[in-house]
Amino acid sequence: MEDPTGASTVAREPAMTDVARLAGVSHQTVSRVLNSHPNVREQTRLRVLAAVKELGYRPNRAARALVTGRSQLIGVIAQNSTLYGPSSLLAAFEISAALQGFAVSVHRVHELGQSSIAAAVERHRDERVAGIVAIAPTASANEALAEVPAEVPLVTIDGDPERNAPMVSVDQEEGAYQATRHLLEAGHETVWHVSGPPDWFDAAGRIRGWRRALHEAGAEVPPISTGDWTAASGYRAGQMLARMPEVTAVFAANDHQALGALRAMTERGRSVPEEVSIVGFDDVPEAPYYSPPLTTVRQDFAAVANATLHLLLRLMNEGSTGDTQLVITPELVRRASVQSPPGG
Amino acid sequence: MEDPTGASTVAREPAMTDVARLAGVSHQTVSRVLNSHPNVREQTRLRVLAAVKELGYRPNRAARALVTGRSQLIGVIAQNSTLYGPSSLLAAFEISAALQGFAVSVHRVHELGQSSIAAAVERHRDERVAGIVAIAPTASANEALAEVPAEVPLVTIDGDPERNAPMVSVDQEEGAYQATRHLLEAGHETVWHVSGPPDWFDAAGRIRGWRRALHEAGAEVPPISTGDWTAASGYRAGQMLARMPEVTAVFAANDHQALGALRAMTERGRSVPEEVSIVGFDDVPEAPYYSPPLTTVRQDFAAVANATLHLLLRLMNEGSTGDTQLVITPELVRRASVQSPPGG
DNA sequence: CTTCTCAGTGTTAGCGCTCACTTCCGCTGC
DNA sequence: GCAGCGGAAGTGAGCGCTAACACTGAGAAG
Repeated sequence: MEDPTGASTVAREPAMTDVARLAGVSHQTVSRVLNSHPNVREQTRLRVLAAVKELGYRPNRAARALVTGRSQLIGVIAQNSTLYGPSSLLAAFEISAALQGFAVSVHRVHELGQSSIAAAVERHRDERVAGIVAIAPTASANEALAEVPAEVPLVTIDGDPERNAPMVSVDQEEGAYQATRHLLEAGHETVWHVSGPPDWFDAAGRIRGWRRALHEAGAEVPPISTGDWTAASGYRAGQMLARMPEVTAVFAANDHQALGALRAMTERGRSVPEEVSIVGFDDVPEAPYYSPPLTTVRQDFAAVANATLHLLLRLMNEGSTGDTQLVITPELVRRASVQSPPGG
Repeated sequence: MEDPTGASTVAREPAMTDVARLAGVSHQTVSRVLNSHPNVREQTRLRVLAAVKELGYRPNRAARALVTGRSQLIGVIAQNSTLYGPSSLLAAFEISAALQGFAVSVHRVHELGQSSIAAAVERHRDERVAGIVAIAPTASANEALAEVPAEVPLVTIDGDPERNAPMVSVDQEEGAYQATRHLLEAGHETVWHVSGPPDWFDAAGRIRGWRRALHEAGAEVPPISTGDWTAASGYRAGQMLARMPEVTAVFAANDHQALGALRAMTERGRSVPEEVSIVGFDDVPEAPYYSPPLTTVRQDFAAVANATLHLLLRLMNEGSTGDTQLVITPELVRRASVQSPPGG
């Protein structure tokens, strides 16, 4: 087929100079318009924008990144899991970032070990991301994160509260405190805990909150059953707890563990909530439909994501010092899995 | 502080010319080494690699993308949800892509409408991604996807089987068929269905499979209860089904709906599996811990992700024609939620 | 001994942008 | 009247890389 325009037959994407030619200005003026610089006459601005539209021009990000040395890319490091918390957080963050015009590149790590985190950081730096967000709330990740050079803007979510680095966290301790208080106030003598993996900071925080509530109430602090966030681990813990008649209240460190514990209780004929009360953490969408509907603690992931993004942007722009630790408070959601103890 | 090297005080990232100088070659030779071109002497190659290592050199992707016109970025369009299927798929795809050296940029859309999908495609094209993957398994998304210019490599996951476009799907029909057969073989006269949203292709496929199994067995085809994938909708459907004594077997289009239905049955005193059998779809990690443990259908997301990536790569490299529809077969997982009907 | 070949390497020209600088011009102020 | 100013543009260089081409020298072919 002939080229009706008689021009070059190569279909090249329009570049800034093409826009400039069509608008009758220099490429520099086009650049000024697209970057909203001042000192462009309104009439000129409109002419340029019309030309942009007519040609279907898209600025070439690679060229811009090359000359400015900055990309509009944020790297996220997340664990390869479908754990409710991390994956909700990730989705929320992607939305926040898109709203601010940032693309998000995610690297999944299989385990949150030092070497894999370090490798993920390296890959992100190879991509020349403008900043990195680590959803890697474990002690093992912490070491690798601490070694990231200071010139890389990095925000950690739910990391080590002791580490004085830019971080956004949910107040796990407060959430666990509320959950435990709730059980104690229902009349239980004490509350047993099925914790998350010990090297997760949120698991540790939830243990602290649980313990604080027990201490405050002068209640005995029973031994902890340690889980790994899965329903399977909650089930195993539940099988133990179900055998002990003195167990009337259980606080599980997340909803899936609570579900497993629930299942174990049911299997051993200990009815929930009549004989045993259970509280979870997360408020997964299915929690209202467990048997019984689960009382739990809800975290506001969108708020965490937003706070993270804005902290990261500040870091990227100012290399900032100042207030770099933000805490979001969770909220207790009451359903049917808590009751007064039998004869309580 | 003085600069002990006496060189420039500006800490610039090393560029290819720096590596070249240190290795005593031209920058072009460095480029050849890094891109594994032939015709480089082994000795030279090693010298260059040593220099790369010594300087901690990272190739500048922006510069490379600028000159080649190709990025190493794949754009993914996904729904803003924590639905098990889509989010597992996404995670699996990110891993596959990383293994092949591709970064993944995700755009979440709030709803899978035509305009939002089109907007997401535009944003990805602005980013100049090398290809796009759409996890957008609804009819509404379909229209927008069909309008994407042919020069953009695009692979759809679980899209419209009728549309002759590059696509990877799970054989939903087969999975549903197996689930329904399983219930019929247990002795149930017929199987009721709680479907997914009608505009999802996987929901439609599962309906087809269910119907085919019933037809084959000469069973009556009862009316469908329509859900929206949530446990809440399964619960609502379950409340209806629980009132009907003739209902002894339910096939829910996903595990969360099955959970909701389970809950409704339990609440109305219809025990599962003694009075009513239930099968789900997805095999979420919690499914073994529902009460009772749920019989369901498992999809191999990693296989889907891999197939998608390789199809996309072929499209990107060859602009390929040929076989562009791939189907992955799911598998029935038997647990405790299915039994013979009372008196069956 | 010349010519050709070809592996191995260097040279040069951009890719499409932004930055720093320059130019132009109309307006103010003395 | 003219220097001075500042808004509104344009010009040229160069970011770091790859593609195309040019060059070199050693061995093969004549």
